[in-house]
Amino acid sequence: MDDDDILFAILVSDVARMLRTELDRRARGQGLTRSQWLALSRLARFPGVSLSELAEMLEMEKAPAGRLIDRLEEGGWVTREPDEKDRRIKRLYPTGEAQTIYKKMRRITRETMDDALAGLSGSQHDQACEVLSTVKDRLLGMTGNGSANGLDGAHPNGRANGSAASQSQSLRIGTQPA
Amino acid sequence: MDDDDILFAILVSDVARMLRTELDRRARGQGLTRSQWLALSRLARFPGVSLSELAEMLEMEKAPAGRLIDRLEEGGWVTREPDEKDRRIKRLYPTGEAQTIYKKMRRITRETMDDALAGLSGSQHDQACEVLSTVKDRLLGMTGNGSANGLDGAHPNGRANGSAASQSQSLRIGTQPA
DNA sequence: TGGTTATATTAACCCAGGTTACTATTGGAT
DNA sequence: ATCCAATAGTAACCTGGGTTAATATAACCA
Repeated sequence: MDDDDILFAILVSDVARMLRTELDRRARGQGLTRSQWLALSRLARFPGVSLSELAEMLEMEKAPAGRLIDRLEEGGWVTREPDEKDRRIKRLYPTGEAQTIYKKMRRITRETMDDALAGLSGSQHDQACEVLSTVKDRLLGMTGNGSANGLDGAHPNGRANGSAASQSQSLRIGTQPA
Repeated sequence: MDDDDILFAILVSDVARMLRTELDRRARGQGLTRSQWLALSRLARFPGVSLSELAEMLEMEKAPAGRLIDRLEEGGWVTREPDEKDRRIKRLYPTGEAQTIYKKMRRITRETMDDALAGLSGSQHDQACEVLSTVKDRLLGMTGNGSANGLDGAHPNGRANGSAASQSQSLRIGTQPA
């Protein structure tokens, strides 16, 4: 039977959900969820980005990113400031508290992942990351082109437009600003 | 640096989200989302289960499962019928249309996964599934213990709730009822 | 029997995502 | 200079999750 692919989908989905839930559970009381922390970690390294730029970094749509910023702003971790040149743009800056909460969340995340990934060998871990990266790039190629319809003929060969580009941009969080 | 664990988390989360989005995108028009289809696939094989039982099969909380059923009921794919003995329980049955839409969704899912996982060798695929299973079981052990109940008496022996038990119950979707 | 406890379901709130549509603004083309 | 297209952001709707609380019913025990 060829159900293995579906099994893969379910496993990825389950692990992602459980990881998120566990992470949010442990971080409860800190005032930040995992997604908020991820957004903040980008702002910590790229202060002054626009909402659209942030959304692209997070590889999500602008509207959800905007709501994420709404909540971060309510919590006092982010400020929106208008751009002088282009009055459409509002630039995002992390506040002072952002730095400290950011480090705390980072510690919680690392502890949680240490627990969750205990029992995995180094090579298992690396191979899994490699596989996930490969799949992610393929998915980037699929959704990225798509839009309304299949036409556009953009991807003559196999690996379409996704590929390695996305990685260097979005996966490299975690390394402190300085 | 030890950020690899965090990278793993981000990768899993990204892949899961993109997979869900792409799957829902392809299934649009069919009237069923991926989650709804997963729930329906359980009901197809276990007609008459209660909401609590379904939630446990799906490894999610009862309240979200109830809302899932709400939407399936609105769509005419599921009926709630009261239990004769225990008036607290409402038993869930798939309707006639459920069977056909179920097969269609299954085909879409398989095609999508074939596309997403193209480029993976068989061993890569298998190893990734194994790693994900390991992580999932660890997460089950973390979240599962704390909460309301481990009881239900389903697993008399030692291997607790994590481990292989969860797999045979929840991962084995896809194989047709008969 | 009556009272307490446990379970099944639902409701009401939260956050995370997506899609579509709308406004304001910019910038380019004519 | 003007008009039109593209962009930035937001709002309003959807599904999918979780948590907490409330309600109805069972079950158990004194």
